[in-house]
Amino acid sequence: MNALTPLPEATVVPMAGDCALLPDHALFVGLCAAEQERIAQTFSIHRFNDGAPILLDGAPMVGVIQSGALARVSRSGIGMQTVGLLLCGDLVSPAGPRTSGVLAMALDRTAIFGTSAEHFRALLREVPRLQLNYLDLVATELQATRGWYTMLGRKTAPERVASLILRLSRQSIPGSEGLIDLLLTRDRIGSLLGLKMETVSRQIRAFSKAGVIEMHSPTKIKVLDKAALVRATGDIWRETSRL
Amino acid sequence: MNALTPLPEATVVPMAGDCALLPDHALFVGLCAAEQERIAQTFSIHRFNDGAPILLDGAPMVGVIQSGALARVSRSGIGMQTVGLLLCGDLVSPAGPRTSGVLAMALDRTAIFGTSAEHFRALLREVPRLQLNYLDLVATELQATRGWYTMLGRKTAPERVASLILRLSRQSIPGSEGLIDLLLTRDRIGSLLGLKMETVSRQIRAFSKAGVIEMHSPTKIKVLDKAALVRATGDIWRETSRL
DNA sequence: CGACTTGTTGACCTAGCTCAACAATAGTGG
DNA sequence: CCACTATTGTTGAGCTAGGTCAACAAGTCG
Repeated sequence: MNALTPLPEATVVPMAGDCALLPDHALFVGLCAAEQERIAQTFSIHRFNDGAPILLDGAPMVGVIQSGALARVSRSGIGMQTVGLLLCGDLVSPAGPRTSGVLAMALDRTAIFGTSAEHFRALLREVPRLQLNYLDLVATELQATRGWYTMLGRKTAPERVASLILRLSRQSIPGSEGLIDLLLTRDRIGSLLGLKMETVSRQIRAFSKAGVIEMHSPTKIKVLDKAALVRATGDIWRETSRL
Repeated sequence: MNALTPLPEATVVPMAGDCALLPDHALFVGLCAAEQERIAQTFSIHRFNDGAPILLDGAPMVGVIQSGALARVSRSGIGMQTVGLLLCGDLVSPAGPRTSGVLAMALDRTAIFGTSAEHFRALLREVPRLQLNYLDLVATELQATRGWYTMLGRKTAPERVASLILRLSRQSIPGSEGLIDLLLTRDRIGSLLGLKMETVSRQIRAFSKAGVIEMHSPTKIKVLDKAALVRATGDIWRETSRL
């Protein structure tokens, strides 16, 4: 699931103590006890601080986000572009053979249940069922990514911002009722959505003035009128009839 | 590889008669004779006419394009959007579990070496090596798609059109030296690139006037100055320094 | 030949970028 | 604690790429 993918409702059970070896995630469905055991031996929870690159001894990793959030950033020259956002329950994958400078970075204190890409490859060979699950996830992600970016290329600024807020609203700050953390500066939101910082700021303020959201601090907001936000994404009436 | 993916140099050997069972494609590398045999039993060449949906008895198919080209179109309501382009050597995959109204359509007389998605699934279970290859391809495609759309969201109209022409220039009409077929109407190119028909027309004409391309008919063009086109894609100096 | 699809061109308008000033916030060292 | 600086966010005033509307040309197919 890439940036803002609207589909996947996160379904992570927080490692229920002694009863389950693995979190409840699509990656692990349908595995027998022995297979689960094998995976549990290799996988473990890794924690990253805000801003830390998601690497295990300098190598990429594969896993499932348990808490926190990641940004996929791409370095080209001096500049840095945010090209994707991964939230709780999303699969972290090393983005294919050609990593091409794209790197995952923690946006918060983040816990990932996973292992190194290398070990994961070995696991895939050993556990065919895991391979099928992984393939499904990657294929689904491909589909979602395609869909998302196809829309993104055609969305207006307010539509993009609404989509992002909606995606983030799945993940509210624990405790504080409905309050969500944007996690990113205006500049990085812009980089993610293909907009300029100023435009992002204007759109967020516009939603605030319209009473759709409430701003507590620049990065902490609360959604007041979810229906309005959904409408603002423009996902429904995109019937611009093209041949 | 999705729409316009710039990377993948097609490497398809045209089923060299009796010596090779399978075409030379990344999907089939590293397979033993028995495995190749097994796959060759299931896979076969299917031909589609211009405009035909890529289906086998109404079901989606998986395969490798041998000649011709496909468009990925998405029906929403009445309208039809072109959301991707697959050329010779590209993998045709059923786009994940949720096909969500996206369908492949032949743009030309097109030959695909493949089988139904269902049979392919069975094959994957039988031939682990095929599964690994397929996983690699899907992961690579995911990566390429992500990269492509990330850029697309930020590219200007001339940059988008230049990218498309460059992608298509890999596939020149056999015989006619360097002449390429756009395969799509202006409207559909617009739909693919997120531009309006008029804008596409203007950009193509601009390239023509600048002497970068030569127009023989609206859909048949020849690239005169490839370097200029490459420059026009803006891929190189995209150092807009963002944090 | 006439009807229909596809492409071209011009005139205009608007969303979002650019530039620029300024406000709010968070550190930091005295 | 306060000044001092750096980062991040806000707001306004133009400017421009590309969308919109509209007329027309060029193929194309019966």
